[in-house]
Amino acid sequence: MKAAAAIAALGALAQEHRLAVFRQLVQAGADGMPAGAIAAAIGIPNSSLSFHLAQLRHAGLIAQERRHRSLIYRADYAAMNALLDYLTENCCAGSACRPNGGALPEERKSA
Amino acid sequence: MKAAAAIAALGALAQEHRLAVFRQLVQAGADGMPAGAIAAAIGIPNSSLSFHLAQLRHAGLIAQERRHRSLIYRADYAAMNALLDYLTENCCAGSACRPNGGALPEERKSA
DNA sequence: ACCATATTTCGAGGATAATCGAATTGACAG
DNA sequence: CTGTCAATTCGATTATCCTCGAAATATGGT
Repeated sequence: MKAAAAIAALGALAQEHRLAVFRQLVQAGADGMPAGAIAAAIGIPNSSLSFHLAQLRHAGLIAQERRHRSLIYRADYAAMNALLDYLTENCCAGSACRPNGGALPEERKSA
Repeated sequence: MKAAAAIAALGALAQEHRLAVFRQLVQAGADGMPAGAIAAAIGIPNSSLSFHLAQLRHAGLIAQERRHRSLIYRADYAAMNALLDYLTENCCAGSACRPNGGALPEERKSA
């Protein structure tokens, strides 16, 4: 994952409604949810939701699929995982940020 | 970690210069760096850096300490860790977001 | 073709963020 | 107390984000 993609993903998640949307989609799992159901679940107007869905989609965090009359949205777990990896590797490289995670506390990466 | 704190941290990191500053501070380790050295390292004016340092500090991601005439900045690893935990727990609850991380793929937390 | 439903795009508003030079504060030496 | 260096705050400017009603688009049923 490149820095620009990480910044886009972080920026997409750094918003109350978008974080709520993403969490909702993660909870919904592989089946995803239609836009209307998301709007109802988190309680914002359709037009506002549509704006946020576009942001999340542009950041690569969610995927869209048409199903009959509805557009189904789904969380992209791989993208989220890539972001977490980026944060542990690039932000916590070689330090004790994660006890057990991507960065090794005792053995530095290479430099 | 509460949602509001996570949003603040995500927002703080979702900016090219601030991400660069934070990475610089993580690399610097426990000794930290004075503001001037950070500005020189990432190549932005002092006044702009000061703005970004305030944002990072307000988000709880870095700490400040005076040392003689300089202000030393240090990355707060615990805060970063809390953010990562929040993302794995609340964003990927019960799903396969992380192969091995905070969320258990087969065994749900409790609910 | 027509109507109903689902969602997006448009447009205008107010709010917040980023930038950077200039002026200010804080700390120390002489 | 004066000078100097480090860093911040101020002020003005520009850009971007968020919101949401109204209008437009897409899909499917009758």
